Amino acid sequence: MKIATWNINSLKIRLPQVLDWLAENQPDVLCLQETKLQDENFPIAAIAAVGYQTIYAGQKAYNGVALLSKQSGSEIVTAIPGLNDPQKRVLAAVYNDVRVICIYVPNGESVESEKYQYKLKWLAALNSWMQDMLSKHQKLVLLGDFNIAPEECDVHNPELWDGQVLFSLPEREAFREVLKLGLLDSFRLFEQPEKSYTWWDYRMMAFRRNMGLRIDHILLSNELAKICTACIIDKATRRLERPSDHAPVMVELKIEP
DNA sequence: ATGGCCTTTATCAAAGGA
Repeated sequence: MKIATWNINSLKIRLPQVLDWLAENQPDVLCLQETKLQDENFPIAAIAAVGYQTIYAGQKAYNGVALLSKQSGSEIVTAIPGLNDPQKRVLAAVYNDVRVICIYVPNGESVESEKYQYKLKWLAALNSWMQDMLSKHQKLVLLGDFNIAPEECDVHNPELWDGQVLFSLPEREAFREVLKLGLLDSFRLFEQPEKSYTWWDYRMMAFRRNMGLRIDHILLSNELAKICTACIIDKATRRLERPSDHAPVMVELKIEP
């Protein structure tokens, strides 16, 4: 079973790339963030034509998440319980007995910003929710755009990013608190190339210079970590015409889909 | 190095992203 995440920064622009990527990689579930589409505009038919079902939670212009899958999902959840958040940043469903939770964590703008406080509050609510979810699901995947680079090795220039949003200590601590609930960073279960990132700024020729951050993650419950055979970042998408600024991340689990 | 890009919208300027 293959499960992937990709912040596509507008599904309208990136739909052909998503269709190609599905055909090429054949994930069982692909989680998308920043679809930036209202539900009535979701391209269900084009995605169905390549063999995928869809669940989506969108809004106009901003945010928006979706789950594309070969089999249909059940037990759909579209918000963090108890967090009164009008922004569409969460979508969860169960596939093949695996609880899949797709998230788009708020960016936070800057550590002085009100949006940063919203980010921390959002992460605290996520933590409570995950505590509850982990008590109910042995097989659980929490994945998406976390907008947090957890460790120094996840940042091209830790001195430059020190204290900045995406790498500030409070948000990294919030990330660690989620791991402490009983989740593992699938990417670090395996030997990986040095300077592996999932996001590169559109400016400054950041991709060509590999000035990136690893902010998109796939976290696995212990039971799934034990049967995880690979976690890869597909950098190739960042070289396409009009790329998303994020690359997809995918895990392979030893479960028959 | 401190800004350069990309996407969206009650568009041709501003906001948001990261």
